[in-house]
Amino acid sequence: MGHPQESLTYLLQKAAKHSLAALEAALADLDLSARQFLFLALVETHDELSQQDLAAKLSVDPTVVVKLVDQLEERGLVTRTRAADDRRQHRLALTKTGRALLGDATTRQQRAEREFTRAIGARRAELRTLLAEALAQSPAR
Amino acid sequence: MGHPQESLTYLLQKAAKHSLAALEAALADLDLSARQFLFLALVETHDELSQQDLAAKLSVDPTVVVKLVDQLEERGLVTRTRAADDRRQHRLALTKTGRALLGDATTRQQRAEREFTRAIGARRAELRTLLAEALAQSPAR
DNA sequence: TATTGTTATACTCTATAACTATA
DNA sequence: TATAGTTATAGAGTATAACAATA
Repeated sequence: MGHPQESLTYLLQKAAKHSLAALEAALADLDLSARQFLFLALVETHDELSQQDLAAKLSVDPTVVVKLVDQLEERGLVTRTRAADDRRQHRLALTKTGRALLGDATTRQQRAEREFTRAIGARRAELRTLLAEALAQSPAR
Repeated sequence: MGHPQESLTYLLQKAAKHSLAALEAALADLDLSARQFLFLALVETHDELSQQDLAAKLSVDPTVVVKLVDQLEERGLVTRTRAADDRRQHRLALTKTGRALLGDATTRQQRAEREFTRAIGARRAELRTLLAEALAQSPAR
């Protein structure tokens, strides 16, 4: 280590920023922000979670999720339904349009990530693994 | 891949956020933000760069650097000097106090990063390498 | 009483444009 | 004319607190 500017925080910040910018660019044609895309993807595989659960999973404030869902619902990509077992909670689900758009977006995302990790080639899988493992120990994963 | 929520962008965003929070906490006693720390570290090893060069290196707006330097100069941690060869530019340098604080902060940072990467142990070096290599291909590193 | 989602508001961070001094 | 740094302002993103519905 030695040189603090090679710190993990520094590298992670920069990598996250550039990776986000690349994803934004890749999704621009679909009029979908990176955050909206990642949220759609989360909803697809976790339609059993409440909005607060999703907020915790994303490490963002619950009020952020409210606005995200507002946007996506207005575009007809997701639906809100009261949960049967606890009518305070909402259950989110993708519409047919939402699923189609997510599929299209996913293709673009994968292309953007391969490009972003071009320099490390196949070791991108190792990068994913290391990040996931490090995060798994953190609270509220 | 398959599951978009395992995308690199998603993992990098979360890892960056948590790593930043951990660093902020580790530096709180010193009344130093993570960004101030990373900037001090950058100045120490790059006192030949202009503020705009530093801004590019950090991938932030030049006006952000102005405010950062304002804060650090007011605390007596860095100095601004007009460059001899081009008097429009500033050259930044750490004061004795700045170097001492940076040393203290670096110790805390290293401890925080070891803790953050506890789950991956010695493979944290590999993580650093992968991030650095992926970033090296990006523009304006 | 506590919790989910919502709203309104305040706060922070960042970007934009205009200015100065140097080139 | 163009560039480095600065300033003031606007904009985006986020957090905080108060509220209604439900538990």
